[in-house]
Amino acid sequence: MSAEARLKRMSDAVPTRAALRNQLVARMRPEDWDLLAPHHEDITLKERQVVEVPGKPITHVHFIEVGVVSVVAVNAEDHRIEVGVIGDEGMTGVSLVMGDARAQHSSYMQIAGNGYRIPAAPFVEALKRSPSLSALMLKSAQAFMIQTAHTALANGRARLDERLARWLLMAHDRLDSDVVPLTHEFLAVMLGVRRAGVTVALHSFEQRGFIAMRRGQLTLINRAGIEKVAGSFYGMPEAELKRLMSEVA
Amino acid sequence: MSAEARLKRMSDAVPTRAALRNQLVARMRPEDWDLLAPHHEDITLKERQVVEVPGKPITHVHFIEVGVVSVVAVNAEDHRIEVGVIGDEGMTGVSLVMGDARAQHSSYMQIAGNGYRIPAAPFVEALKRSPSLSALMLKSAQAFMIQTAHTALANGRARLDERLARWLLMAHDRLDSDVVPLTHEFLAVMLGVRRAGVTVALHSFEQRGFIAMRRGQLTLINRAGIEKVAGSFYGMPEAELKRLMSEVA
DNA sequence: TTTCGCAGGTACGGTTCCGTACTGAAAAAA
DNA sequence: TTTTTTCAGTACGGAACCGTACCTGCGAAA
Repeated sequence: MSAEARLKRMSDAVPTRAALRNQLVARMRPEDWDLLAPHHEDITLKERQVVEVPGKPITHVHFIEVGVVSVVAVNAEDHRIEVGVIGDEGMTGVSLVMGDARAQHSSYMQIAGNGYRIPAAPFVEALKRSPSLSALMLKSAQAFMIQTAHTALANGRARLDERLARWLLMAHDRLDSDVVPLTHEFLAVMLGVRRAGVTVALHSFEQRGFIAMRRGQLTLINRAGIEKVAGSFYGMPEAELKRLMSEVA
Repeated sequence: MSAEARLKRMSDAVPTRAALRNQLVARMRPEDWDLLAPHHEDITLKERQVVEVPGKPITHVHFIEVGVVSVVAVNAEDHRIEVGVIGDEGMTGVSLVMGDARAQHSSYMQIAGNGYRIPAAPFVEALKRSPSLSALMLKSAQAFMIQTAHTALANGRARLDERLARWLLMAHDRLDSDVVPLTHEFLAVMLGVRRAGVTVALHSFEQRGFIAMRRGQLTLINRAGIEKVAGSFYGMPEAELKRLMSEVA
């Protein structure tokens, strides 16, 4: 979809469901979208923009069109690690679907983009009114749970380069270009490793012709190469998401 | 609760809800339990007994009274790691609550115990019929998600001894004694580390007087000591579970 | 009582990754 | 343009943990 077409969409007061890129909304029944659309608000999501703060009430759910949200678990001693990413396949505020009004994790835009948001109250109200909407949201939540489980698996058993490859692939899936506008520092924070470790791993990717690097951004050149590095640490959650979403139709 | 009292419960055809140790059932509205009780079946759960197989349909949900279920994520290359444990605070088959009929992970009894199970069909039917039951099950699922997220955090950032301490505490929470009947080998499998690494770490715990070891089992002697080792890697999911369950009442 | 399998204690070289830190270069601010 | 900040490249000793392996001894089976 062209940038012009997306811009046009954004300016509509109530966008046509079918014109939206977000896969959750695209899979929604028209009547379910009608419950949400009146409350929707288009938003630009800047990098590092905070979406949810742990322990605080969730004010809105965000449907992402372009961009990547990092969901980061934090504990009492401020140890933190990314437990999942969200892009055009999902939404933020999964806790609301589970009947929890508070955010568990720290969520923020890792890669800038855009989307739309719905205030928590009408979203919860719509869930109550529509079983089919609930069912869809639950499947989305299930997909995110699976992603988190595989993050735990990768964190426990994969090497730095494998985890980095996995992350790049998940980000690439959620972007409309091959450019990942991130510093090594932020990649390191998400993976919970040293910045220098990321630099070395990326260097190896570059030497093998998988990526090109510039200050503050990297470009995927050979996705298949990255996939080979990630091995089986990438793919399962993505396949499961596909399965779950196809069950809805 | 005495062993005699538990034995009596087990022999009832339809147990009194209030007499059950499982916290989910205990928090259930009487009328919700009435939906499930006719289908319930008391079961003894032997160690290593398989409860769910990844990719296969979920046949029953299991409410645990005593014992510990290991939920283990597996990927295509057979890398595996435990992503959560379930005991008397929860149930197996969370995927069913999310509208997914298939098990994602490998689940089996890590520490033998007992409980009761409900076939998938009547369980799903009861969920459909009772919003209050759904709400409770969703909160339980949310609690498990939180646990998985913190497992991801621990896997990524904690040392072996910290993760081991965390695991022992989580198991202890779910047992009615201080004895953890497990070999180092199984602890190693769950944590995704070497057996020898577990042995060394446990040895250090023993020397500090935190545990006593025998062949195939260990006994917690100084829980506070173990808690100190685990630090902030233990506690958040447990506190959140408490909060979520208190919201139901 | 003897046998034998499995749990666990221990060791060692090797790999991965950390903590720390210094430097040059690119981009942003002045 | 000049200054300042941020990002990336690199290095080095060290800690954590791995893969592998060997051996002892407990405890269950014969």
